[in-house]
Amino acid sequence: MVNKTAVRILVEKGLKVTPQRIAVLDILLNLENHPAADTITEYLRLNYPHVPIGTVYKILDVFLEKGIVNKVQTENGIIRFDPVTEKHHHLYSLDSERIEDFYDPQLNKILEDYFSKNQIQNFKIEDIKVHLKGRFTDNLKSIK
Amino acid sequence: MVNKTAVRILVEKGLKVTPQRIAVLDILLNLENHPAADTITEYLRLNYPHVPIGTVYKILDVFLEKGIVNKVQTENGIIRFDPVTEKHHHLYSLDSERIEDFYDPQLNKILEDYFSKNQIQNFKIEDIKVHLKGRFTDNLKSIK
DNA sequence: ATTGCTGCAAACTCTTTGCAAGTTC
DNA sequence: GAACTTGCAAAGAGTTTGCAGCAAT
Repeated sequence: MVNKTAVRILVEKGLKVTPQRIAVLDILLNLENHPAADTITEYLRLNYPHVPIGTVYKILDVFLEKGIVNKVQTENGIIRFDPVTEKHHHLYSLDSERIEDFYDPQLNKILEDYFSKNQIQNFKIEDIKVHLKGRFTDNLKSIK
Repeated sequence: MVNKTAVRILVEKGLKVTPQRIAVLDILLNLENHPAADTITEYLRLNYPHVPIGTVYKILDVFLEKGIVNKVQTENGIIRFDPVTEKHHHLYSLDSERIEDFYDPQLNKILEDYFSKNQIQNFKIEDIKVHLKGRFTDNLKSIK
């Protein structure tokens, strides 16, 4: 059963609609994990047992170029991916590699106001991201 | 001429004071570049022409353990290092790999107040970092 | 003298690349 | 059929590891 949202996005971006691309985008849209390339590959192999990881990287490169995904900043040298949605921030676990989305329009407003009143010398801001580092207190297993 | 601050920090942390460690710490304290391991190695080789990069990684590992440096988050899979100083944020260039420090106690206060009033479910914040992405408007060359 | 660091080299992990065969439009 | 994507394999970049010899305490 094909993910219609994924297909629509691919068409809108003028990309050829291949089963692999649909599957990767479907994974990104549903996983909410900010997966790394090898996590995506793992999931992809449930349906396409022999996809080479190189193919996944190529798909992700195209998605990056077209603005379908963004990279998530990490400090361990492993690149992770986030489907582009509305503006949000990230919660980083100090205990694991877990990274969760954090939506907060009120905070966005406060920051925009603050920085429009307090310009930074020699720097023109285009995007503000708040990284909250701490500990999750629910019981979810750490997920990569 | 030895950097006395560097030596003091090493002694305080109970580390053996070796010329290589002094030099790496000196570079970190003076460079303000948030250098990657290979940038550090480049500078180090001005004085120690044959240091292997493996030694630099080992020194940085120890510095991380002892809290002398932190890792800087990046999105290209290259780990960069920041000597631990007072709380600050980072300006990320969208045109280059340049990353600059940004100190702003007033902003810190606003954020602390905001998040003590607005707790996040299932998450205990331990550190708040603002990442400002944009363009530098001075004439400095892009530096890694 | 003991403990721990450096230097060297090999190995490992993540990511990129080249090219032939196959797919999409 | 033209243009592009996939699959495979090899290569590249950054980082980690093991161990012998050496330096700091």
